[in-house]
Amino acid sequence: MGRQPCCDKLGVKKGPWTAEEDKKLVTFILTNGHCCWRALPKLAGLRRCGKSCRLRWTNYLRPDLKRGLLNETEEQLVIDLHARLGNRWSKIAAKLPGRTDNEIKNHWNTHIKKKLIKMGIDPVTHEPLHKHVTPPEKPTLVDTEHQELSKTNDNLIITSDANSSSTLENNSTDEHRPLGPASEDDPLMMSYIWSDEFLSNVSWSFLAQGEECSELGFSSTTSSSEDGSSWWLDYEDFMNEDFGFNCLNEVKMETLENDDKL
DNA sequence: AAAGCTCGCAACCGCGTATAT
DNA sequence: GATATACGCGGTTGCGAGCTT
Repeated sequence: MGRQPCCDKLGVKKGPWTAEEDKKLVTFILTNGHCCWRALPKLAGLRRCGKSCRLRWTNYLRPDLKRGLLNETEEQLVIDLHARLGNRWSKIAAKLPGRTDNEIKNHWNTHIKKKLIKMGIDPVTHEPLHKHVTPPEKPTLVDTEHQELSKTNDNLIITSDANSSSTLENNSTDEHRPLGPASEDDPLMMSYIWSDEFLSNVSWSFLAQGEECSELGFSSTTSSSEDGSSWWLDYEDFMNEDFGFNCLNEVKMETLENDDKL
């Protein structure tokens, strides 16, 4: 016989996650890690499929996620990597610390694709489109940039890995502090998750190994203070007691490993 | 002010691959 | 080795927010 089923479909909840569910998931993962997604929902007291939990964690709750739109450098990197890798979003995401494959995929489909088409570049092949494509009436700043880009080569410049990573670091400034859709599920909780207060509370000591906090897009300099969202304060305890710390390290290590593999 | 439209994002679905039995 | 299932990835969809008329 093979493995046991992922989840019994009966009684499994779907749709948007509530603040309560987020809380349960984060608390559980920080306490126990996420060795087995199948068993996680049951153990964490969630009526969700393990798959759904994994998605929610990797795309939204992971503490090392950046928030907000991709900046120009990141966007350019995505374009370069897409030219090389195609729609392998996870590989592309591995090159952009704090960004998820889903986020990059969405950004590609909603922003970059349109930009490239407007520039007369086929977003699939990265080759120039046919000449009948009408140029934009009023070239914008972005258009100008991209025209410059397409002038330099018809097939887009492939940035070297070394350059990519260095430019990324240089662009990880305060503008990438996690903005977060704080108001979406539970304004109180989400705003706290992404607040300086929370970020300092959780003792991001896993960054100490030569990592700059800014690389992940948040500040660790502010002091902690009291707050009603007491469960988040548990983060600190988890860290101190070396519980969830490992799983946070895993997240970072995964990023680095993927980086090496690519 | 309200109805309709567009856009962006979170989440789901299905498939391929890896892995446990 | 065969089989069944978990996991991860990419494509797609549905819904809410913002914009336009």
